[in-house]
Amino acid sequence: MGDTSMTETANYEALKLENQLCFPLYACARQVVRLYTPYLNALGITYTQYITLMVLWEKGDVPIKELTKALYLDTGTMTPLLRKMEQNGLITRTRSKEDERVVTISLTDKGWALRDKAVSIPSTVGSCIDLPGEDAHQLYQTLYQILNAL
Amino acid sequence: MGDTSMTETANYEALKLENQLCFPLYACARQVVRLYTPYLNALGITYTQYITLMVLWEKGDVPIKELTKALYLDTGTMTPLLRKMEQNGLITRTRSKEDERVVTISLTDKGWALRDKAVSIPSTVGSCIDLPGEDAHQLYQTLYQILNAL
DNA sequence: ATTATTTATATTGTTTACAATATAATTGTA
DNA sequence: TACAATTATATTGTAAACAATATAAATAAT
Repeated sequence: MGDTSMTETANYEALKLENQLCFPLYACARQVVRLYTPYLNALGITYTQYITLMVLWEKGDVPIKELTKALYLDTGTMTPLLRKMEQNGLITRTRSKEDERVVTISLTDKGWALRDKAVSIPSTVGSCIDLPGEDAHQLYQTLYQILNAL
Repeated sequence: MGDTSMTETANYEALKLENQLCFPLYACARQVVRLYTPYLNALGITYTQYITLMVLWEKGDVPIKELTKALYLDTGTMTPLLRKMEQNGLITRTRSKEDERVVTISLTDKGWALRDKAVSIPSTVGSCIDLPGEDAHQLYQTLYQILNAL
């Protein structure tokens, strides 16, 4: 009998940590983000500030709403994050004339200057993750497939 | 010339959000964890409490050290988490007689009882993630490959 | 035009997450 | 035996992350 006997014991296999997909996803994401920390600390920024800067470096002036969509974050996270970045002189906030609800985020000179210091980080950290290019590509595709479906 | 002219403009392609592997990993992990929230709220627990319970349901009495290793969390996260779970009557803490430094976590009856209510959660949430089994398996393998290498 | 609804941002409250440090027990070593 | 180094847990401080709610501007509906 063993596993096939369900009369007295429920099958709790599904509750084992090793049978979860969510757990390695959660744990791996945290560990990988942690790899960035020393390099980002050297620039005086956090990981969340880093990805916010990525959007701004690429797109220039961006309304908060667009930042929250690009980063999958809500205003409860973005507002204090942007306040901090403003205090640190990386960004400015400008309320839109056409629509007074909209606040547009712009980079200061200091914020733009960080770009040159950050440009080497992706390859530096990437080389710490020993993953064949083929697997990395597959991982990228699968993650976005999940993200887009949710 | 275009992209090949590097005399005046640095190549910032590496800093685009869409060229990161860490970002979809980070975003996807958060979104997937968020899928669990309503089901876990119904049991009065959080995601981190849920994965802690998974270890306890499977292994029984577990020293805090083993929990931190299994979950890739440090004591700064575990201590308040376990305090909360103790307050909620899910676990007890027992200081070891052989080694007074060690605190072993055990499930209360209430903690054990949650198991039956949680057993359907993995399949319920899993079915919300529309991912072919082959891709899921590949994703699982790759995530653990990264985790083990770090 | 007034009221209702939607939209963009902000606030509040709770729970992670983690670096850095502290404490106390155990083990190793001179 | 002392004393240093290690180990297990706890504490402190900071920054996310997010649900729920609030506010105020813009748009839609009556």
